[in-house]
Amino acid sequence: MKAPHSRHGHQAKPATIKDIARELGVSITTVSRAMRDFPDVNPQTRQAVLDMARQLDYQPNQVALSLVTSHTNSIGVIVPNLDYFFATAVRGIDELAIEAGYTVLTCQSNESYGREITNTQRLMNGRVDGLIVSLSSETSNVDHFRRLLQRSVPMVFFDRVGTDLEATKVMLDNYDGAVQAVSHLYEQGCRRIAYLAGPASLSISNQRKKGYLGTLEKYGLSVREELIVHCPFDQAHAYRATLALLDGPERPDAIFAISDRIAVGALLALRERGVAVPEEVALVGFNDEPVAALLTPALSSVGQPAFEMGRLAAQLFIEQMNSDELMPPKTELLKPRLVVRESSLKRGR
Amino acid sequence: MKAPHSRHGHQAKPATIKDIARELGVSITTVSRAMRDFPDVNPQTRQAVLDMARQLDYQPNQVALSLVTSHTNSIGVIVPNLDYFFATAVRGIDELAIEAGYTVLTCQSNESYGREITNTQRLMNGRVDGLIVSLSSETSNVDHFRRLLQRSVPMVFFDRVGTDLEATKVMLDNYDGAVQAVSHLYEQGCRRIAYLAGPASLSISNQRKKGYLGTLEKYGLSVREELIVHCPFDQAHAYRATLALLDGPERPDAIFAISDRIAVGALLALRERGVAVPEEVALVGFNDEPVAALLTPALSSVGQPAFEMGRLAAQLFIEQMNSDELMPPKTELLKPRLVVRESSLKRGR
DNA sequence: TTGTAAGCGTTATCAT
DNA sequence: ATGATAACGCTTACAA
Repeated sequence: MKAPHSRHGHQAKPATIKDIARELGVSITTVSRAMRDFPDVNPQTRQAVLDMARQLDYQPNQVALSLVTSHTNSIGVIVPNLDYFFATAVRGIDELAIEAGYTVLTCQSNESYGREITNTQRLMNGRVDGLIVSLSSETSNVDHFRRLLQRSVPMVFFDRVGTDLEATKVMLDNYDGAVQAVSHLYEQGCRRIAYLAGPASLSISNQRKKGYLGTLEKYGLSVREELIVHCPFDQAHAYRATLALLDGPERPDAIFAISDRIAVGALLALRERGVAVPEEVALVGFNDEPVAALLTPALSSVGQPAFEMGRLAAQLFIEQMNSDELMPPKTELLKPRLVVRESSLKRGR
Repeated sequence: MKAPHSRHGHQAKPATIKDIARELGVSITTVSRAMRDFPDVNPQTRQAVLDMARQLDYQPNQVALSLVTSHTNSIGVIVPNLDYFFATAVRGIDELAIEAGYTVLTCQSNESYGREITNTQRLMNGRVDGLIVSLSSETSNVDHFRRLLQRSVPMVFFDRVGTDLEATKVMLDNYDGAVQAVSHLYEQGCRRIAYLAGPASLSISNQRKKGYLGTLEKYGLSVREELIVHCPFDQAHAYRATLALLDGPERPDAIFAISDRIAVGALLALRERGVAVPEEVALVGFNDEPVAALLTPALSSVGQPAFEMGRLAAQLFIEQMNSDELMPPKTELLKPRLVVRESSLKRGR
């Protein structure tokens, strides 16, 4: 955590407008103006400046520029990790941001609250104009973001958003995603549907849980607490949780998993116990990652438009940047779409 | 590509040392010293400064600091994409860099030469202290990096490195990886081994090709040009290329794929044609991504230590930063390890 | 059309 | 123990 002490001592200094000015015997102002295509510079002067700039391999110093203008034309992105979903979302952010002239600087919090704070601070200490963020699974206190919001720093949260944060958000209709998954399982004849949830602190986990519970209720199925299992976002935990579920008193006939990775853990456990999928236990994941289609049986999964989500987040960010008045926070809800594959198809195969 | 014009006009200015100084009636120098725990400041003054800093929610302006010190304590990372391999490598870079006090700023070139250049410029203009880079598949001209190298900007290349670049590199022993894969296929009785290669411009593709050719020669197998297919790094192309291979005059009895994603494309084509894997055609991929173990049949794959590669790249970078003399470029070669699974096991199953 | 000077927030050098 | 001042590289009034 401590800053490096030694300096790298042999870096030839890059050319500055000062060098160009000295070389040409003009003032730095003239150089500055020529470089930026100001109308009132002598064409010959401009050309001379441009030539000299090329000759000296001049690159404008963005740091100095930022100090003057107090903005950087770059967006800080903080994501919990770079799995398929987030990598895709970041590509979406990238695409829009780059064409709008912004540079996207991505950091991973690595699902750590502490690292999320460090990233936030370092990014905001002058490097970026604002932040696009998806919360780490450890994060429950969002004061570090709230402070920035109070300063009107442009921010957009996506996917894993803070519920009690007055900010612009882009998220999936997680409730609906769960409804689609659980309704489908019900229609396939499943009556003891388990929910393999994520960490209880996460908004997405709870929203999906509500959708799960709502659907059970709709169909008059009783809620069995033993069938709702919270586990960390990794395959090994999901594997163990599923084994416990299978060995428990209340063996489910279907599992709705909060992510495909969790579903994979479950699938491995089901194979291990020799449980037929989907005949004995049907399985639905979430995210519709490419791996879903490659599993045997191919995994049904609730797809979410990760790329689109990133694009939209970037778009809202840029709108905030470009607006001269403070924009009221708004929440955009994207629609999930269940992709049915073999792992949940008991009928009509 | 043009810079945004409008400004975000309602951002309350963050406090500066000037504000603290004014508030306390001391000089900015004193504040600066107090903040940095200088020995010769009156403890009471220091305390007053610290208190005021907290009260004003003071955050040091990293931009101003950078302008003075001309370094930023940050590393720019440019990767072609954020697939499993690169995401893992970036985590490795992150881990080491963060504990050394650096911030890691990641950009994707999206396999585009132009975007790689833009990223390089923007990152360097933002004055990151140096770059850790893996080349885009489009990149054949590396002058943009050579210029930086000439200025002694600290740089480390990893995985996809420029062959004719005098720089520090971390790479896999790709030759050996191919040797392991092809030898294994030979030992399984395969004699018509195809190589599904990547873009011909990529060093890794060619190094693996050499390993492939070397192994054929070692076992006295003749080289059939029709069995060497270059295709872009995506599943769809691999799928089509494999179909062509299967329908061709020289149907292979094994396929060595340059990546797991390519192998997946091949596997899909093999399924499509009803070709038994591994009985009729054995298959080996590269990278040993998690998906490999989940396929049916499970995919044999040459594993590479992505995380370790990232860590090592960061370590070499930091060594460069900390050294006062110019360090001669060196190349670190990491060892691959073939993981044998069902897709290539014809015997002793 | 061009130049001078102030200022962005900080550190470093030299005084006091 | 504290302060004035220059400097980092650039932009932007304001002058000329």
